[in-house]
Amino acid sequence: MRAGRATVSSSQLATLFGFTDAQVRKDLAYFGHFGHPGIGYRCDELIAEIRRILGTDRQWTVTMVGVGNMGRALLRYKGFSAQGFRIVAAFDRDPRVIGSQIEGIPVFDIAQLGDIVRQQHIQLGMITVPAADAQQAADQLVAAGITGIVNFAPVALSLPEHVGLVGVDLTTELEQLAFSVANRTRSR
Amino acid sequence: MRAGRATVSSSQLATLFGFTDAQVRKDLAYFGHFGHPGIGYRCDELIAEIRRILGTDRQWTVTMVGVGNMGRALLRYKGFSAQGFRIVAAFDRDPRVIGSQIEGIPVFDIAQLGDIVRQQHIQLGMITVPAADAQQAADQLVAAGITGIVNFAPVALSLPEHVGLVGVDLTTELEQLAFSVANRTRSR
DNA sequence: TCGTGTGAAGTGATTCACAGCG
DNA sequence: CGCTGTGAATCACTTCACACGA
Repeated sequence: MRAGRATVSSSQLATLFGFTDAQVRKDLAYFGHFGHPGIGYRCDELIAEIRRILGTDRQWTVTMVGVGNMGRALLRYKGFSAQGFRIVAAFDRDPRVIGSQIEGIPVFDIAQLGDIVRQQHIQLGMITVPAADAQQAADQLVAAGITGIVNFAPVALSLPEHVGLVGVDLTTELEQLAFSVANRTRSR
Repeated sequence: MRAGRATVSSSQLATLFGFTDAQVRKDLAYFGHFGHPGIGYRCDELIAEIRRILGTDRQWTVTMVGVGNMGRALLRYKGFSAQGFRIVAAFDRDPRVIGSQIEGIPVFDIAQLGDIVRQQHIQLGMITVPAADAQQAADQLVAAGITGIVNFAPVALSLPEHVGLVGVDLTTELEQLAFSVANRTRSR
């Protein structure tokens, strides 16, 4: 299974990711017929299709609400832009950071959130404010017309149905690990 | 459903978390019979049982490998200790941070990882090194006898079966969101 | 021949519905 | 009565196995 090959079969992908070959074929076939019988999947085609499916073939404009420790760490993380996520603005309520730039990303007063999100056509928001402020931040993003939110605050947000939501709770991740260790079951 | 109440029923929990009442009962009954017919679940009992199930009734000793932006942000996050996760040591290869303390947590040379993990009986590890170094860091943790790893590096680690693994890939979270927005399906 | 895509069969999870207890 | 715990029924997902195309 050397690098640089032109095609890959469902069973090779299955071995690589720990699924079954039938599972790989079913999942891919669900999104369209881009396998080649007798050949497998052409790698360049497959990558392009997966990027299309995930939506990472387009550019997404993103904002960060909250530039505390976590927010700043994420702004400095270079991995987002590689997948087409462009962070164009950040917000905070602390006057000491408002007006500054972090990694070239301007930090605005959270009071201007609605205006700037609309002006810059920002589509996705990441919330890294304290738990107590997270719902309010989410409401402001939704009111400004955002279509999806990644929430890093350790609290469950309630959002209208039409807004996408992914939650990342770091304490929960550790709890999952403690659970899987304490009960010796694998989650992977 | 006011705060301070003594008991809670499966249907109340179901409404709160978006499950069905039967689901809540099946899941809880799986771990033991601590519901009271006609009454519901006593809140203090339920909390104690869940903490026992998750393993958060004990103290876990944790280490952080990598104190770049992400590692430092996580070390400064106060939420871990509340759930019984005590970060007792951090490691890096950069001489400029070795010997310093972050939030009272000493940063050691990664070469000392094995010795210190064994000395301090560290149980869980969090990896925030660059993707290229993550597998090596994981191998060192495993060799030192760690029982579980939270991996923040954007790479799939291969570990022996007996070591617990939870992965948090921030780019993947954004991709999930982009997918759920692009396809208008909710994941929650 | 090799390997996809897909109905059919099998397996696991969710929901229903109710006996039994406080 | 109210509500749990749990078999039975239902539903969804996974695996099997094979027709067909390259």
